[in-house]
Amino acid sequence: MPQPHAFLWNSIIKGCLNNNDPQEALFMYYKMVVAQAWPNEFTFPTLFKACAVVGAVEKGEQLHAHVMKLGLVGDGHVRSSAIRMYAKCGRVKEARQVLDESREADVVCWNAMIDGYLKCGDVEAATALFEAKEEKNVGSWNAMISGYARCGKIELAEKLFREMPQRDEISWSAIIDGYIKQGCFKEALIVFHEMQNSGARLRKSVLSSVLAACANVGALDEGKWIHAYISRNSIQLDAILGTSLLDMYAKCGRLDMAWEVFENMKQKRVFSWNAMIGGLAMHGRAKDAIELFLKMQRDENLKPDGITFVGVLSACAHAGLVEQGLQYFNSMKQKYGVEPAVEHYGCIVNLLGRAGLFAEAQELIKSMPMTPNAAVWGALLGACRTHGNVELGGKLGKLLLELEPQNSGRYALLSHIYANAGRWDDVANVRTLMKDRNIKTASGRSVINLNGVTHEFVMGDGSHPHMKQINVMLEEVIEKLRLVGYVPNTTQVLFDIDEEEKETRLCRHSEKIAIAFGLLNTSPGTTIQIVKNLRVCEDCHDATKLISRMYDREIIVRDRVRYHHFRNGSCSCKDFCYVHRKVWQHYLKTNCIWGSNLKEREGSEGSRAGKLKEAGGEQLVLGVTIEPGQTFSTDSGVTITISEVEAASTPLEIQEGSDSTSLEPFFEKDNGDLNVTQ
DNA sequence: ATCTCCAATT
Repeated sequence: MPQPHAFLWNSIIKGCLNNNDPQEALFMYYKMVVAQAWPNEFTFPTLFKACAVVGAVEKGEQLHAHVMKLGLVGDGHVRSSAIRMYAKCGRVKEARQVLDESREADVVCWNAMIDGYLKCGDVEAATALFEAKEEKNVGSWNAMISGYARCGKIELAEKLFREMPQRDEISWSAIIDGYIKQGCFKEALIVFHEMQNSGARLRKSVLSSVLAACANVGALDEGKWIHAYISRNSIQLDAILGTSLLDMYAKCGRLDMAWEVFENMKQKRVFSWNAMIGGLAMHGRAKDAIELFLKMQRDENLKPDGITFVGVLSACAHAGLVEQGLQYFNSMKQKYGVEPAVEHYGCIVNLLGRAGLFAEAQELIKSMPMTPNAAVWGALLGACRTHGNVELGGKLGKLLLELEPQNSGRYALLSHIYANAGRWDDVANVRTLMKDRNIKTASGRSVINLNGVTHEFVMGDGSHPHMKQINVMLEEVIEKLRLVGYVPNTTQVLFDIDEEEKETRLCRHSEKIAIAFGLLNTSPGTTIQIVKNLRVCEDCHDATKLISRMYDREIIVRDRVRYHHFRNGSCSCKDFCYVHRKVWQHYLKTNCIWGSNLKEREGSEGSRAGKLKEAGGEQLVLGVTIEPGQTFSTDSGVTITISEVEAASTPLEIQEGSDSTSLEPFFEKDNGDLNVTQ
């Protein structure tokens, strides 16, 4: 058009923003000025919004100057959007100046300012403003509720939510999402039910929030209900809602459904691919994750971002693909122009650590351009536990207990390392430190959903109404397992108590109780699904493998980091988390002894690694010898060399087993339901 | 005919 009017410019600017291209929107304004069209009060709100999205304060300031020159400072829309722009860029002072610029300011401007204070963490200023202003609308309350929740003041948010004169959809959304952001998923779901009863319409935004809550607690039934609600009401699956949905399915163990949603999504954005890649990674399907990562570039011409690489690298870490992981890590910057951030380094440290490559991991940490955070050191500490590296573990533990004195998980990990090495004095020291600092250990909790009801079991807590029955069942299960040679693996018990007592404690682990409960209350052959807050201990992992075969059940356990699919005696994680064990299993398998069936009677002190050392060169029962220098390769590709064998001391007694555990990779032959390459 | 505050995903 020869002379487009302001209206048309405004429309095209808005169009750019709606298509997720704020930079282009701002560039359009430049063209508009060059074309000598006069911007009006409709032009600036959109532009300020664009600046707020990309954090372009300087451009925002220039626009602000134009607003003043054009005499548009008095317009409410212009001012509120300018306030938001400044506040979102962290410039509260300037935001406040805009508010005070003229005597009269409408409610929307005040709300923007309240929200601005809260976004910058200034709870006092926001509260003062909220209380000083007599004229309030729903938006004022909503801004306070979401802001309080964001700043961790969830009780205050709840109080306002209960007291406010009237609520709209945003009020419900704000409180529900507030709970979720604070990790209170149960409360979020309760309020969501209340919202449904109130007759409020369920919009996309609240549905995505609730799906996130479902994903976190593993509430598959609730998530399915929302999926059905979406279909029933013909709600369009946009990129955000679709991503929330597929993420929920992936995190609730239903990769098949996640994939179906993903494939049928009309609009996919980078974060949708990220969610699917991350889901595959979590389930240990590294090959599929990598295939999808290539597909997004090949078919959609999408550029992977930092989060995509978190997915790809963690997929490699879960599957032990050391070389590929390193290769993708190196290509990030070179090929994709994505600067590795601290979390990417964390992934690689995890990857190297699990493979036992301590020198390489430490070398990498040294080369980091940023200060390594607790997560990076934590990844290395985890590796020390897996490989029984007490020396480094002790040093790192000390560092981490200073860096994150409130993180109970670190104390637990360090105790494990010491306990495995039989250093009970050090275990006691860690315990004392926890006591002094008033740190509570997180108890193991497992959740199982039956017919829409959530049952939670906490370690050592017998408060479930059917506890007696469950205990009987659990004893029966353990007895059956013992008949095929199961022996409790007490190496991860953190107390220096006698073996029998250790075994009793293992039987109180929440996942065992939840599985027994599941066996009692579901029909034969159905899948049992459990969500656990911590990692699964080695003994529970072994026991569950056996249960899956003995009872012919598929058992899916989600732990704090990943999924375990147990079927017919093996697990989809290929025992990667338990390298020690793996060495033994592999070793024993090659020598015709069943791995889960070993029992050490002599030299009960020390870890399996320690025993491996002790046993070096000695004749074992059944006539097998471990030679120093001998290497073992695990199924997950880790090579372990018995080069550190120090002394030949106590011989180990190993009972012969009646059967053999299948060590076949779980998914490689069972890959039909998810054909990424097609 | 257009524009503002408060709510969503990896």
